[in-house]
Amino acid sequence: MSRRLPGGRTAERDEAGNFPPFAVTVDLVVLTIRSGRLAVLLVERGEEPYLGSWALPGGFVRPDENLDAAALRELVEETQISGLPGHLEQLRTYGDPGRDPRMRVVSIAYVAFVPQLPDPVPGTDAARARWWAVDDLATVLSPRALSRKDALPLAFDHVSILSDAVERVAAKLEYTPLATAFCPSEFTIGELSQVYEAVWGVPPSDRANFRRKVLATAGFAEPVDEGTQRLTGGLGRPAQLFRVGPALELSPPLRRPHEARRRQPAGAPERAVRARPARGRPAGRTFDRDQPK
Amino acid sequence: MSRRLPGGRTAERDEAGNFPPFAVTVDLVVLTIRSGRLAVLLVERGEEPYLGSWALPGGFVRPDENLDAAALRELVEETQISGLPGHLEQLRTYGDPGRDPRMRVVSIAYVAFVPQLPDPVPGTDAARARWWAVDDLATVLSPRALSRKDALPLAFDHVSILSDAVERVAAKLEYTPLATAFCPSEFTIGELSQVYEAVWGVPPSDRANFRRKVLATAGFAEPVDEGTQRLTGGLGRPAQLFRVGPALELSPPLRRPHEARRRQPAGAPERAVRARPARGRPAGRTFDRDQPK
DNA sequence: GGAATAGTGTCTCTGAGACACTATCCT
DNA sequence: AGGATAGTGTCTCAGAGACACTATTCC
Repeated sequence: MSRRLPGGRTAERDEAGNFPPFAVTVDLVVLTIRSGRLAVLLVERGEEPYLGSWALPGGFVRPDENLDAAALRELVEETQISGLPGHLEQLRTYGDPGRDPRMRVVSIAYVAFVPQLPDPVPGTDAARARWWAVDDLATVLSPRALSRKDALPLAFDHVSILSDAVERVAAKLEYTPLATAFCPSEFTIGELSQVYEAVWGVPPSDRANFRRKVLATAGFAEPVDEGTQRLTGGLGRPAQLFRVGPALELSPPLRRPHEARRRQPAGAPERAVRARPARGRPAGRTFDRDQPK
Repeated sequence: MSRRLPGGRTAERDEAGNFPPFAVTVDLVVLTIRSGRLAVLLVERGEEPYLGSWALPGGFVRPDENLDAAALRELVEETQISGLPGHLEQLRTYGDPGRDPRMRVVSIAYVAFVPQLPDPVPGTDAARARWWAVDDLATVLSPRALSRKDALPLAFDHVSILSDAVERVAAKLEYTPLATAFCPSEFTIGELSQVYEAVWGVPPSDRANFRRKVLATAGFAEPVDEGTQRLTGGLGRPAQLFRVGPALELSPPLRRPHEARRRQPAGAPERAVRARPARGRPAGRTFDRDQPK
C-alpha cells in the first residue's frame, strides 16, 4: 500500500516510504480576570529544557481523541472545572522546527475564557500552576508589558502563543458577547465593563454609552427579573443584575477605543505568510489580465 | 531521558513511554475569482480512499520546514506561481481521528487568495488539478450551494475546511484590504466590487457608496497616476485604475449587506468547543463570586 | 452632606444607505 | 440616439461620543 496520505497529490515521504515522525500536542491559554487584570494560567516546568520557567499547560493528543477533546481534557485537568463554564476555541497551530529542542512538536493552541476560579489547590495535580497577570509577563503584544525589566519570560514559543491569544480575546470582545464568559452567572454592567477594561487595557469610552450599547444587542445581557445588588465594594447605588442571553454576536459591535483601530491592530499586524523577496517579476506564470505596458 | 514533551505538566504517553504517532500535513484552500465566481483549486485523487473524488491539494510537512513554508511550497507546486502574489494564511487545524481512514492525520489548513491564473497545464505536476466554482460544490456553508443535486462531494473532511475558508475570506473582506489579493496589479473599482460580489454572493449595496468607502480608507486602493482603461467588456466610460496601497485594515470596515449580519454569521455559527451537557451544577470548583441563592 | 457608583436624557458629528444626476465610452 | 458603465452630489437616518443630570447607597 502506498503512503500517499493527504488528500492532494504532492505527498512527500522519506526514502523508506514513511512519513516523518511528529509529536502532536495541545497547548492551552486559559484566561480569566483577577483583580481587574487579565490573567493567564501557567505551570512551572520541573525539567529541562526551561527547567523552572513558566509555561502554558498542555499535553499530548491521544490517539483516539479529537483535538477539541484533548484541549477540553487538559482544561479540566488544570482547572478542575467541568461542564465548561466559559468558552474554549482553537487559536492557531505552532510547529516551527526547533520550537522544542528535543524533537519536532506540532502544537495546536487553544484559548479558554473562564470566570474567576479559586487558586489551584496544592496537593492536586495543578499544584504548581498559578495565575499570572498577563501584563506582568514579557508579552510581545501588550504595550503595558513591554520594557518591563521584571517581566517573566515564558518557556518555548509560549510568548507568541500568549500574544496571539490576547489579541484574539481583545478582538472577540468587539463583536461577540464573549465578555460574559469571564463573568459569573449573574453580573452587573459595571463588572462587564471591567472585563472590557482588563482585556483592552483601557476602559470603554463612556460609561453611559457602554451601558446603552450592551443593552442594544438583544440577547447579550438579559436582566434578572427581581433584584439588584451592590457588588461594587459596598458603595453606591445597587446595580441591576444580568444573565447572559442567547446572542452570538454584537449587532452594533463594541469597538475598541480609537488608537488601536486607527493604524496597526495593536497586536500582530496580520499573520500572513511572506515569500522571500521576489527579484523582479515572478518567474512563473503571470496574470491573465495583466495589460501589456 | 523522560518523554514529558509539552510545556505543561500533564504530558501523556503510552505504556512504552512513546508519544503516539501522527502524520502532519498541510491542506491548501487556494481561492480565486473566475468569471465573476469564487473558485477553488482541487486535485483529483488517483487512489483509494476517495479514488476519483476531488480534494484540496496538500502534502506532508517535511521534518525541517515550518508550517508556513510547507504551505508555501505546496502552493507553488500546485499553481506554478512564485514570489507569492496574493495572500496566504493559516486557517485552522483539523485532526479528528478517522478523518483519514488509513491513519491518524493532523492537517493544518491554509487559505490562499490569488489573482486569476491560467488553467493548470497538462503534463505538469498539476495536470489533474482544476478550478471549481465554490457554489458548484457541496459546501455546507454557501447558501447558494445547498440542496444542489449535482453538487460535487469532496474527499475526507474537505467540505468542512472549504466552508471555513469561505467564511474566513468573506469576513476578511469586511475589515481588511485583502480583496485586492484577488485582483491583478492594476484594477478598477468595478473589478474590486466584483470580488466582493463573488465572495459575498451579493453585490455591495450601492455602487456609489462602495466607491466612496473604498476610497475613504487611505492606502487601500491608490490611483495610478495617468491612465484610464475600459475593462468592462469594452463598454461604458473608461474607469480609473488603482494599485493596492499599504493599508492593513479598512478603517471604516465594509460590512456585508444586512442579512448575514443580523442573526447568524452566515457561516459556521462560531466554532467553540462544547462540553457534553453538564447534569446539574458543575461538580468541581464553583465560582468565587457566585452569590448564595 | 459628601463620596461613590448606577442609570437617564440629549446634543452633535460621522458614517451608511438611498437615489438622482452627470460623464464618457460603445454600437 | 440608446445602452452601458464610471463618477459626483446630497438627503436622511442610525450609531458613536460627549457630557449634564438624576438616583441610591455608605460613611
